Amino acid sequence: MSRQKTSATSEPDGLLPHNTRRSLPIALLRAREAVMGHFRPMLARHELTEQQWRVIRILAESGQVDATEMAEKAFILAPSLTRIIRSLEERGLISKHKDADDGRRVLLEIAPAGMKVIAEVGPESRAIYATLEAKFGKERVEKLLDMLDDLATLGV
Amino acid sequence: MSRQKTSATSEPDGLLPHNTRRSLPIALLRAREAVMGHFRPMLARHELTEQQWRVIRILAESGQVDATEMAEKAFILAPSLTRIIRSLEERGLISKHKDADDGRRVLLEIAPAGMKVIAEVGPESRAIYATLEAKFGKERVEKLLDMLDDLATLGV
DNA sequence: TTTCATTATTTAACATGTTAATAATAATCC
DNA sequence: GGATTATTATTAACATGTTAAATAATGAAA
Repeated sequence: MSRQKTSATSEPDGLLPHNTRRSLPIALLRAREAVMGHFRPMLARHELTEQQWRVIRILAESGQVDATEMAEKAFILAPSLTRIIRSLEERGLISKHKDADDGRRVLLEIAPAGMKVIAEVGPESRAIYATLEAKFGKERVEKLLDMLDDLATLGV
Repeated sequence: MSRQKTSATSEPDGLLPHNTRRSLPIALLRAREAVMGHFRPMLARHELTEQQWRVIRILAESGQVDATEMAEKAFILAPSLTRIIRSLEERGLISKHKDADDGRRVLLEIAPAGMKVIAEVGPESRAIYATLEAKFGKERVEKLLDMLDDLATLGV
């Protein structure tokens, strides 16, 4: 009956996890990798990681932002963010200072060198995204974004 | 005009990257995180990372598999896989030996202790997935998987 | 105002992601 | 058959992911 299994096994199906190729976690991972594969080489030419670019970009979008807010927007865990901030500050792309009203908070701001990066990388990034969107279809991208958002907020 | 911007900026929109909240890379990341958030605590109770579980699972699905094939199926880069294999072998969950026909290749096989893990974790994993699928809708999961696969194979 | 709980960030420790380089074996070419 | 090239896996070096614990500052309660 032309079963589509990838390979034979000696175990009955009932004892096995469902097929790995049709599982959401791996499918999401693959899709994300495919998308980032288009951006990464360009970012690498500018000596930026994906996460560093997200941080700079959000500072350009939102102005001054504290670390907690940044962690939420960029979807980066606090310990990673600490390291990324240190690195970006050492490179002079962002500036960091304590909040005067709340000594626990760290406020982040983009530096002139960071704005220069935005000016250089931004157009390239948008061009890549536009190409991707055109290939996949703008409405399908919208539909996909909606579904992904639903999935992400299932429990909320 | 009720602009929906998250916060004010002094820069004109044209110079900014498009809004971070509606970008595929972050949306895929968020969705994946939300999904894995359901599995990770359970896997942690069995002292397994997500990646280790994928490797064991694929060996249970596919029997003997070489490292290259495993890297493709589990979507894990070779250097990570090397470390994961070492760890799983030290824990006795898998066995590893050189291919007699091709001395470069490493063949992987699940060990009895690994089968025990499959028997313990498999049902829990399937239960979590089933709940997720029920919440999100089986057809929508299928549609999402199709779209993700399309996205992942855009350039192919 | 001293104490206690809470919140924001950092550090620690380990696992994985990422790219480049290396070592070992196979395959190809002359 | 010997040099060259390609393939497979590992190692190296650095960045990020992940959880837990430590620090530091704030806010609330006693």
